[in-house]
Amino acid sequence: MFALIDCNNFYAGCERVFQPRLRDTPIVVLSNNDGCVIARCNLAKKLGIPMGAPAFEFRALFEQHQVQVFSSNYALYGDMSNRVMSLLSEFTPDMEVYSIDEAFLNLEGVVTSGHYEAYAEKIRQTVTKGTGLPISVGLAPTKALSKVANKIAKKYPDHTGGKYVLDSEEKRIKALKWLPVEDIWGIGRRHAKRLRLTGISNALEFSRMPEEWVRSHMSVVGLRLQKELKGIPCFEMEQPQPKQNIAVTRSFDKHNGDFTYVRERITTFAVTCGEKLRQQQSCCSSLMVFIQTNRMRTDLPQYYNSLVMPLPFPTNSGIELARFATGAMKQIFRPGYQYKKVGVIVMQITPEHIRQINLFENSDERHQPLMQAMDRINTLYGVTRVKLASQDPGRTWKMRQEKLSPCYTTRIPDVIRVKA
DNA sequence: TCTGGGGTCCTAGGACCC
DNA sequence: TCTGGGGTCCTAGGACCC
Repeated sequence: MFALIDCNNFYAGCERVFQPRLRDTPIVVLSNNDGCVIARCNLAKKLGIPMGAPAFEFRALFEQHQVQVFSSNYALYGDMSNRVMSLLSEFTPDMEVYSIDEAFLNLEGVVTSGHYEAYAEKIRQTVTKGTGLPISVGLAPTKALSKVANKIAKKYPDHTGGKYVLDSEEKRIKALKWLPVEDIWGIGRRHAKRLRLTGISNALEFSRMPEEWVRSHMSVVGLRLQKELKGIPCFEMEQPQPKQNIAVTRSFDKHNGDFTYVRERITTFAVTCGEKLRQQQSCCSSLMVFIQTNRMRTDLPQYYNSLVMPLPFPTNSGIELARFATGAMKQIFRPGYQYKKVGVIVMQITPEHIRQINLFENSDERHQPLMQAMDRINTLYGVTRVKLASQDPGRTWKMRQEKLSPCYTTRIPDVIRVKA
């Protein structure tokens, strides 16, 4: 038996924990630069605010219904996520953190049948009491079915009490019949549309399609999913692996055509890639830089370009990455365009301790202790205290975050004071 | 004025090898 | 007229997830 635990409207939930007076107020959380809606509480969903809604287009609606708007506060969400995962890890030795707000628990050998319902309830109460966040719990014999069970628990909280155990053939059939094809985990827009055209409208019908059709149109990925929905486990519990690609990309607050400005951004993103590489004890052997104008502004001249640069040696030094990245950027930068978004992606990632040495040119050994020292200092102070001179010396860069909530759990001055 | 950021896996086809 | 058989590696594109 697998359990899928999912926090309800996670980002909105995190904001609400520390402002309980907003319990009956619609809440939305915006993306970086306060651009789009990326999270909504149930009340906000009911108002018809779609996922990804551009904030400026919905400003009037927000005001009309007194929607509370928040800039995203990843320090808060990340810390709350750690707390949830830490509580969940007590319930099984085999847990998979699937995303910031979701985890699979393998309950094999942990709970005997007949006690599932009670165990699910205990999980739910523990997390809610420990964090203040509402969660939904779904139990089923495969991961894909536990996703379905979780959906039912979330959709009918009054009826299910936020938990659902899918443990019989009868329940499986009923649940799959209920689930529209586009809501199946692993079936996206394209496949859903195609399935609809083929006359398939729910998960039960999908699960009964000929395997040859699924195989030829949806590859082995679709086939595995189909089996999972039939109750045959194909997805295993997974343990965290080092990332194969690491990307740091941002949109600018305002578009900008200045070479120096763009170069500074690329430098800083390359340095951040280096930090992320060192965190997982990896080096990279190639990197890609891209620059892009504002695609939404079709009235302005458009330009996109990217360049993959193979590195002469594997490295995770911020200095070296910045040098190569700015070198790549210089080749694709064209004056006369207003750039809106740039990014650095590092690829061909290998473990730090296995370095292929180049005959002629190698990573500067002195960078290793230097980067270690920089990481230590920046971790200690929780912000970037030490950086390269080529990074934002005048601190010109800032993200638009007009509605940022306090870092209640990670910053001492932001901790809530409770009156005696 | 203002439209996010970060990942994974699979397949087909081309280029190459013997 | 007729042109083998069996591989690997890489990349772009498509599909999906949160």
